[in-house]
Amino acid sequence: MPTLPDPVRALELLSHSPVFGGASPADLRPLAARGTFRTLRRGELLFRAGDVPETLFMVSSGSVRVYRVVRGGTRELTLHVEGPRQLVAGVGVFAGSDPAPAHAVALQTPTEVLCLPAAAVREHVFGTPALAAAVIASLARRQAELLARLEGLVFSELGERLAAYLLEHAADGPHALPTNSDLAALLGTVPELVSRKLGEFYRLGLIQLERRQVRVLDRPELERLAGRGG
Amino acid sequence: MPTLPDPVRALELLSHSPVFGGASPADLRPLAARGTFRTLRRGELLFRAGDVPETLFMVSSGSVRVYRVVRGGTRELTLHVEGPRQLVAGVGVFAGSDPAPAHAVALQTPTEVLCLPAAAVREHVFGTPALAAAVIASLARRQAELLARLEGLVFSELGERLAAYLLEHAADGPHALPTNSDLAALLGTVPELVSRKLGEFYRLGLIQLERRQVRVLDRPELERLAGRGG
DNA sequence: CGGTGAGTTGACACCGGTCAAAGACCGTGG
DNA sequence: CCACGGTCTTTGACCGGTGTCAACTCACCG
Repeated sequence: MPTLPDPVRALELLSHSPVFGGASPADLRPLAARGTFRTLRRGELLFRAGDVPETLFMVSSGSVRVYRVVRGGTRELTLHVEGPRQLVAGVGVFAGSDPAPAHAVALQTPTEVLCLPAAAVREHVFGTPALAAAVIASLARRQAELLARLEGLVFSELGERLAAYLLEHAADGPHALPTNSDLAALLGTVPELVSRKLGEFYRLGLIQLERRQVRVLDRPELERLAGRGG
Repeated sequence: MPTLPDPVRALELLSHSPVFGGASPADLRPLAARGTFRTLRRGELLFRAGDVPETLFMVSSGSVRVYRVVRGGTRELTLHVEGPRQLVAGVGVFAGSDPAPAHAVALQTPTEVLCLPAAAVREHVFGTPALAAAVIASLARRQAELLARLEGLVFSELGERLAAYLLEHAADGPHALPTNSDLAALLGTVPELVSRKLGEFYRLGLIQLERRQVRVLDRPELERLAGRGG
């Protein structure tokens, strides 16, 4: 149970978030007043693809994975994983009444999210220039990320994508790998291939692997593989 | 040469566009006053990837292809083709000062675009709730399209993508195919494979091909191929 | 009539996906 | 403490789609 009332915590969260941080507390207060917190356990769904998005979420603690299910349910593609102070469902809420294009699920127990009613958010964001600017910039940036993602998935090979992942997440210090299934969903492939590639990198002496803890050994070579490969 | 002064034509164009059409003329007039028109010939570049986006474009006549060059310049991926009343460079302008992620080139002679200074657009859009709402909705929708595109490129086979293209562009009446290179850039593959697949569809009696004019013969079968293909 | 560019076609290599089997790991409950 | 079951991981064999290279045809044009 929170020690402070929701609106106070909501304001605190919003005003320290990258999207809304630039706005003044006065602008954020009415929005925070409409917010409620919700706690999820690992695996609990926040929303499903096809739902009409009626809530904007901001992660308070834990993390949320946003993903699509494709190929008749046989494959998943993780779009992004959001940590504290990040928005979830931003697109859906602002795209109008289109159904949400993705599922969202909590990755940790507990994961706490701030829920903001979509209608209130829209009304308030559109009417406040600073908020409108922040939201637009955030959407635009997200779109650029998505584009880079698309390019990687379509035009680079699995080895390049895995090398890029390792550099991003295990560059300094050891890193606990997610399951091969989760990695596969992130990299757009299947668990078997993740296993093979990891083994290959290990045999080449590029990484150290010990009980799902990975450490980069040969960073220049990994960068060569990730970067100008092909 | 236009018979009307630019601001008048600009207002006319803006107020009939899907993005800004919902706004009142009073809201649009200051924006239109800052607009200038520019005429391009086929193949002329509107901007390049890496440029800092200082202008928002709206196509007035003709069409503009937005694309990325990948794999060290050996491959192109067409992101979208925009016709009259559609925005180009929307993301770049609103994403902040990040460099543009794509190239844009005119597809026809002549192609006329309305050029709006980015700073003026931002200031005006953020300060006008109706415009902010429209822009956000437009960005969000574009992002959803991009997502669908990503999914198709990653998880469906060339045959499915080509069938989908044919259904979209040649469903009613004949359609002049672009060159195989252009089609390849659109479908995320190479000209040779486009040629093969088109030949295959022709031999199967799904389409009629005559001097680059294509006509759909067996629509149900194409829909089957494009849709729930395994 | 030669030249250029686009389109077509064949041979081939390789990556990635699938299926199946076996091994490693981790919890629970006896 | 050990046995058990489930999940995850690893590995092998195999197949099909896609990309590449090269040769050839065709249309168009000077």
